[in-house]
Amino acid sequence: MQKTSLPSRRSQGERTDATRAALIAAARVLFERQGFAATGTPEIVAAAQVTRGALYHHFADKTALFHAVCQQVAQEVADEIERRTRQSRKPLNALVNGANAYFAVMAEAGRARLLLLEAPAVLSAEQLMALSHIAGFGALKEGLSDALGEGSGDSVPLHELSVVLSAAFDRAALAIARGEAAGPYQQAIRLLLSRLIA
Amino acid sequence: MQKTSLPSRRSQGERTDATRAALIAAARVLFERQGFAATGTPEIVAAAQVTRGALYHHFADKTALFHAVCQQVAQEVADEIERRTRQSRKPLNALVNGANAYFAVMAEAGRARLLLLEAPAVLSAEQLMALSHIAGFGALKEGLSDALGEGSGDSVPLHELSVVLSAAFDRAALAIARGEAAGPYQQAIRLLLSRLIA
DNA sequence: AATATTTACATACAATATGCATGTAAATTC
DNA sequence: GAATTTACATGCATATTGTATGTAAATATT
Repeated sequence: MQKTSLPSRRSQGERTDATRAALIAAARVLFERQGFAATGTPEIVAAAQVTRGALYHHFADKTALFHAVCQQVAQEVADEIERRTRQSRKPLNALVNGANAYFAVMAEAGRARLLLLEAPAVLSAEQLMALSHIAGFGALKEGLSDALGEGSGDSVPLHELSVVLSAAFDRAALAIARGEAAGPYQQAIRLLLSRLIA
Repeated sequence: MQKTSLPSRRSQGERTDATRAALIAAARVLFERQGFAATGTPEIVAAAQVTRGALYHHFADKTALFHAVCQQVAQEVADEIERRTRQSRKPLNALVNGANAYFAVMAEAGRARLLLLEAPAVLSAEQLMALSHIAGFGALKEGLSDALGEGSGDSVPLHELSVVLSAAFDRAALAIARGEAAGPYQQAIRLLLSRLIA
């Protein structure tokens, strides 16, 4: 309710949010299309209609911006998977459906490239682990635990099995995102999971 | 047997081989240690005791040199695996032993980083496929085919299954190379393979 | 054998990109 | 209302990539 100055109306918080959002949105498109290395900060700020000064004010460096983009995309992926896979009674089905949802969601735009090709090379191992934890790794681990039954106890290295399986999912997602037929990969994953659980 | 000039003795072929080898050797160490992006061509040529002119005479660009390095490393990996896994009667054992050999071989120096983290981001999909074909993908596919029996026929998407499994191997190899305990991953892979084949 | 041509570089240069340092106006705080 | 912090804008110093140009040695040609 302040009637002070006309030229400026927005609070600092609003400005910050707007600029950061513009930068992340612009960078996302470019990173998805061209990759991290091939996208320069001048190009990003031009697309975001901001200056490089703003970029380096809000982000420590180019990789920090990249990280922010990855977090946003990973969150989207997680949300869409969650929405697509609410039901599913039997644990095997839950896993298979989750995998297929993952494939579908990752196939859009440059998500696969961003999260599965670029991010591992650009980000640290910790940052990557945090990302995959956002985007469904936790769910996979739980699903596996349910499916294998607590009976397996310690005889099964649950964590490592989850890691290794999520890598398998990732490669399938990447192949599908690149245009290969989804069917055979879905079959392969289903086979792998069903044999593992049976 | 020519007695012509003293200052120059080496043939062009010898010169070429020597410089290329020096460049690849120097670049390899640096790429393994620091990654592709963090290694500049000035640093490489300094280590190789050559000039940038020589580099750009023999390689189209920095990524071409990187590709050459990857091919060399992939070949080494393949050779070492082959040496470590000559016997092995039963198909399941062949697969498991192959996987363990792969883990051991990839754990050295920066091989995992180079081939599993950097290469996918830097090289094209085709180049990558060729690399993994060098470094054991073919063997995996054959091993799987043997183990599953020809009986499975077309009901099993052999190629896709191999792709997806090799991704699982890769992630395990990466984790082990990073210092995680090998045991649980070996267990996980063994479990996955044994259930799949049984 | 003398000459023409290609090869294997060395050097210099042009184009960019990154991150930081400095400056400023608006928003907050005191 | 003054002091201070915030959110930028601008310019700069440095480094890197790929290319263009020049040259001496090796090889091919006649």
